[in-house]
Amino acid sequence: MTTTAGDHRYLQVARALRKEIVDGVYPVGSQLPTEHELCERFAVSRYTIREALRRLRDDNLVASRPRAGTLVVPRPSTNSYAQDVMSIDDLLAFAQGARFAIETNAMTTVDDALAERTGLSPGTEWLAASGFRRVDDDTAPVCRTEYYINRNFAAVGRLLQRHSGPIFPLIEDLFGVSVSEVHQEISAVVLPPDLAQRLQVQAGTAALQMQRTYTTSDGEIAQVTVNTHPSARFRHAMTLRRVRE
Amino acid sequence: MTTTAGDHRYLQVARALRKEIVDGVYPVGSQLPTEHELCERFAVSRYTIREALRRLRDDNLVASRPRAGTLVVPRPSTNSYAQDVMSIDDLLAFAQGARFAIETNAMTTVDDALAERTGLSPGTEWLAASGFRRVDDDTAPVCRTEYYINRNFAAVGRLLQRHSGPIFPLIEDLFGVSVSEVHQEISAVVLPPDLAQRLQVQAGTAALQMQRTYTTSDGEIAQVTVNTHPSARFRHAMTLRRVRE
DNA sequence: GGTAATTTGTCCGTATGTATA
DNA sequence: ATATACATACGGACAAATTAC
Repeated sequence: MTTTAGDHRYLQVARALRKEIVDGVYPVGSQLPTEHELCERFAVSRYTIREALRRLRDDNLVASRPRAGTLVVPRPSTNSYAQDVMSIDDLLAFAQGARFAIETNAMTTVDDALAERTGLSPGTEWLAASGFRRVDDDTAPVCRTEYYINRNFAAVGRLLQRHSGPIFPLIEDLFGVSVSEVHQEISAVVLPPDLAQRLQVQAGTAALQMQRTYTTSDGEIAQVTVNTHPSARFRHAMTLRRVRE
Repeated sequence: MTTTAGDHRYLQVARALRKEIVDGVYPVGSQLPTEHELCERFAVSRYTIREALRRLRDDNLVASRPRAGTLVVPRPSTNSYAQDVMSIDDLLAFAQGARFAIETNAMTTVDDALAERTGLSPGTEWLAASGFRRVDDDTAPVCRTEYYINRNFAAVGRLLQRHSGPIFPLIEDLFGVSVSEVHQEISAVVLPPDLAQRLQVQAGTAALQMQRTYTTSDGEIAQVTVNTHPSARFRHAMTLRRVRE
């Protein structure tokens, strides 16, 4: 008698919906029936429906928004046939060798100028640390680095001096959160005189400014980092490779 | 707003448990209290506890087994579990809207200066096309673009005028090759006076220079592109997301 | 070795919150 | 402003499996 019954109801529902989505019953962009309607159709509780939909969301088949319903999202295989193999660690590799000398390290309130630069909300408090990164103590700095760290994780501030690599693993280890997303923006700037002097380059030199925002799985911003590299000493390189599915 | 302390019980519970785990209240290998005990302790329903534990599981902090309870697992310590989901299309998205006006289009022999800039072998011949890209015919250009196309694929040169998007799909379609790898290097430059004038910005302005090399599955370089964007009009953004395996 | 207790996983019904069309 | 639909939250129940007796 258990022949028809596979596993667990919510898996059966998930399978059924998945099949209908790939069969085109619910084409990309269309709305799935509401959870209530699905409850009636499958004669199960809302818990079961939601558990099934959670599986479909985990597979990036659908996306749900309050009031907007649950809609079928385009399959990632159509036009975005490229995926890259760069890891977050590659992204940070450049920082490995250099030593970070802290100059400032204090709680700061985000003003409008900083908010504009970093995207942080004005008025919020962050641990701000800044300094210069160099490979040798005697050579010119590689870059100027600014950290803005979520106050909840400000305890890492004490470790910054001794630490040399990227610091978000520190936050992960100390607080048990995991960074699920890193957003990076790269822009070109002309160095102002004071900063040029500190970086030991001529005023008017171009610099690459790389800003990274680290977001935890809770959707909370853990850290924002701004690196300013004189153009002569830095070039950002990455390689995308197509992978078969 | 969005004060981290606030909303959603299951997030509060998750944070509390996370803290106790990293503080060593529940060391690695130990058992967490049962869900029922946690319900009593936090005075919440089992739904809330389970939702909190789900978060901890998603972060690989704990593992639950039926009947065995929930136990604290060692952190995956290795820093290699990060992969990104950016596609080549994302990389090229910016080029979609803009129109490309060709100024030069001719076979060229790579001299030492060009070899230095692009990595191409001196003495080899490439179809060189350059021009300016603008969204509107009347507005200032978005960037200056230089193409260097493998002579084997030089036939695409005739299509460049009419074509607006990225051109490597053109090469793929016409010649049946497939681009398997894209290498990108980003650097900052100060615009020389002549180029600044053509881009309608002040001399001495910073610009982002993005150079991409497209390699086919044969290991042959199909195309090299150099885009020069005045800093005010361009910012390179990308997002890395960790994907579960 | 069989049995009972325990604990997670699944499932139900219901109620309230919240964001959106 | 109102209705809608997902998100969160509560309480209760049984199943299956593992541990302890």
